[in-house]
Amino acid sequence: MSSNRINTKTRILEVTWRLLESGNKAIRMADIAKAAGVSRQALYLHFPSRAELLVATTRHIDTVKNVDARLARSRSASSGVERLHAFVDAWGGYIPQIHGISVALRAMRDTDKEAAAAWEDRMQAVRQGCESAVRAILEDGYLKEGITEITGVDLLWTLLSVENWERLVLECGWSQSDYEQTLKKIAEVSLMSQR
Amino acid sequence: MSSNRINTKTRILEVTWRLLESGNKAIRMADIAKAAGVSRQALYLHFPSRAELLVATTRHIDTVKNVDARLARSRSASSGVERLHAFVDAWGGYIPQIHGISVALRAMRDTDKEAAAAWEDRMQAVRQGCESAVRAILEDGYLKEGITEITGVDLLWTLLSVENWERLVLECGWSQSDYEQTLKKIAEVSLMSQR
DNA sequence: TCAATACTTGACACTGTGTAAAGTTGACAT
DNA sequence: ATGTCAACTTTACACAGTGTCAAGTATTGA
Repeated sequence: MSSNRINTKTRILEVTWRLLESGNKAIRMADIAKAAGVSRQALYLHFPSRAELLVATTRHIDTVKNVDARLARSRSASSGVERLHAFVDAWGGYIPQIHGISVALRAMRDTDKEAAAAWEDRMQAVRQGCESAVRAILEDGYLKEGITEITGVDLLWTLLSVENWERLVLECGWSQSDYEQTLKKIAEVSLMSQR
Repeated sequence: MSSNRINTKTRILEVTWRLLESGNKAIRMADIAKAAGVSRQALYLHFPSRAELLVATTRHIDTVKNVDARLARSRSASSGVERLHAFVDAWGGYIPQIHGISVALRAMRDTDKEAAAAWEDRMQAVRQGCESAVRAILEDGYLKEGITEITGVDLLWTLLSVENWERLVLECGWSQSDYEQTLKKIAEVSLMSQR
């Protein structure tokens, strides 16, 4: 029956997710297999390589957590500031959930094209959100002098990087709400002219 | 003669530096050996492991480029803003020079304790510089309300991360001076109360 | 001429990824 | 009941890269 196969595949994805989120960096194929209760070789029956398993896990998380809906919601805000805030909330709040897989994916970037492309794709989606927020600010006429639409997007995109979240929350010990609040403020004072 | 040994050792360090700075991520021990004109095994006569070779390379670059002097200079500035600007110039201007080795070191962090410690050490030095700048601003009475000395340091330290430099300069294509100017401004509006 | 230094050469252990081939098990169709 | 197919398991092995080991060589200086 094919539902068996589907179950195993999903189980592998869930287990991969769990292991990556556990904080242990060096997760091997053998670890995933063991945790999923299958042989190491069985992983290769479902996923052609470690990189593609990670990419599939990313997609799986996105489906379960419904990123698209999260990010789309921020686009419904009317004013520029609101849109900015909504986007920081949406993306900033999503980072903790995908942090484990993001570490693994970034670590493979150098050696694997698939992984690099998957991460790039992801980052471009975030950039889109940044673009939409900056454009809204521009249309409101509040974009700071000396900042173009593009440099504004570059800046916001950089501020909202996973790496910055890691620094502040994991390394400096900030709470998630401190992170979100402060980033909103910095984004504001960096991008918007103060009335 | 021991100068032969020193020459070879230095040559290995220089070559490692050069290769890492070349942009190619996956530099192997064999590549370094070949480029230095020695056997792969000879590397292990001078450095116990790949990680320690990288760490030694970092120290070598620091000596040649004289980081300490660079960073120390920023401490001589009198006012808080000047100190902030001087530090952004000093560290921000140093990043491009150590970018290659920083990539290699960060990539080894997950698997190697030595590499992790070396990078950590490096980052703590940068943090010291941030601390000194933030404290000067605080003493001038210009630290923004809602920002403590510690959160200010966390923030500046995060803004000045190598990762943010990579994003803006390498990925977004900013010039080095755009980077420095913009970061100074963002640091200012984020940390200092506007008169 | 002896010994030490700074190497080279070649072989090999180890880890982790990925491939290959043959065997096992259970469900379902005839 | 029998056969067949899908979803596995088991075993073995190729390959890359790091790191170890032992034996050999070439230069130098006492």
